[in-house]
Amino acid sequence: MVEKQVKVWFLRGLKQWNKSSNNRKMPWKGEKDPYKIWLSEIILQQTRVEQGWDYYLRFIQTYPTVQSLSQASDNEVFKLWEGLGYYSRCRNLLHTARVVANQRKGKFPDTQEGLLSLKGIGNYTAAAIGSFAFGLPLAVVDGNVHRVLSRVLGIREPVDTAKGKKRMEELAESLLDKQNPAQHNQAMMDLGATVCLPRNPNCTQCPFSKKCIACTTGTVGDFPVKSKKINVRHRFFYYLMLEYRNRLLVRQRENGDVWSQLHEFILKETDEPKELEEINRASFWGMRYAKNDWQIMDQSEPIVHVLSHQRINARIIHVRIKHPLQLKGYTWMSKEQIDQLAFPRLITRYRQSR
DNA sequence: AATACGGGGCG
DNA sequence: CGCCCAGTATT
Repeated sequence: MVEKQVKVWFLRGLKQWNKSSNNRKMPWKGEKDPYKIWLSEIILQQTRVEQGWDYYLRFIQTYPTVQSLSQASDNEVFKLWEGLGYYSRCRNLLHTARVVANQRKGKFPDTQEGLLSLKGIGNYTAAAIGSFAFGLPLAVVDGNVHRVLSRVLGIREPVDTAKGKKRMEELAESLLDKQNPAQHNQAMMDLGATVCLPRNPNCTQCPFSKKCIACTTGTVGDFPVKSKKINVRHRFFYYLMLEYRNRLLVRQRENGDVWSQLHEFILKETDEPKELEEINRASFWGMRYAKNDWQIMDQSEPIVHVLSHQRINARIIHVRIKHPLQLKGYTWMSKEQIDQLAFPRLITRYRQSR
């Protein structure tokens, strides 16, 4: 995909930079244990290094081996993942840990094909584990690599299409230093993360500043090209923290929507905003309670919770009742039980503020 | 091929 | 406010 000469100066520049100027340090850098590499890679999918850092440390401290993780309960692991987002990663993490521990004697596959067969491992993660743990000649292609390659080589093809991604993978592979895939991949990502930044890149410190198409033409801001714009859905969530004798009614969310498998209180979703006065009434929640049996303990301000594809406008009210009820799908739980479970940030924030 | 999936940081 | 982040699975 790239000319021989290009590969020569590219690898020379990358190695030189990596040796002399790359001082990036991370807990998992240089790690060889496939389990720890896998764990770090899953945590870091679409997640900034600083955000995942402490989660990684807590996970390896709590679960030092894939066996220990495989034996943990779902709730315990989700609680440790709480706040990190993209919770299907957590579900897949558990699934794969159990597959590796129970069906593969604790050994991760050491081939690209084998790695890709595991839930939660795609092209990027397979290349990362393959190269870092097993020295396989696989080139990682993540957001950093998109940036570095599109800018240096002046690739105008959008990187967020199937074709564009394929192109990036071919380019990355053709530039891979097969003598040392692990070091090469790490250097590519480090360069993207510390020099070839999304905004205001430090081109003066870049080994490719004289060769980079984007840099030499003053167009670094134009790369990488992306074609899609995301549509944001607006939703209105009203939560009822129903309390009876120090217990709250809680349920676990199903798959197929945001926050799958996390827990929450009684939820009423509406198409439009509702007045506080309306949600204060038991009838809004489909319940019949007399005034003196429906004690409003607290009401949150409107909470705007912004996700990539959704803007959730929420409000939480806390009501104490004197006569209990049963609600299908919900369970009465003590506050101690609730503290063991993972909730959306929107809810944990509210509870911590009270 | 397009879309859903979190949460936080930054200009 | 919009973009981006060590992407993947599903439709």
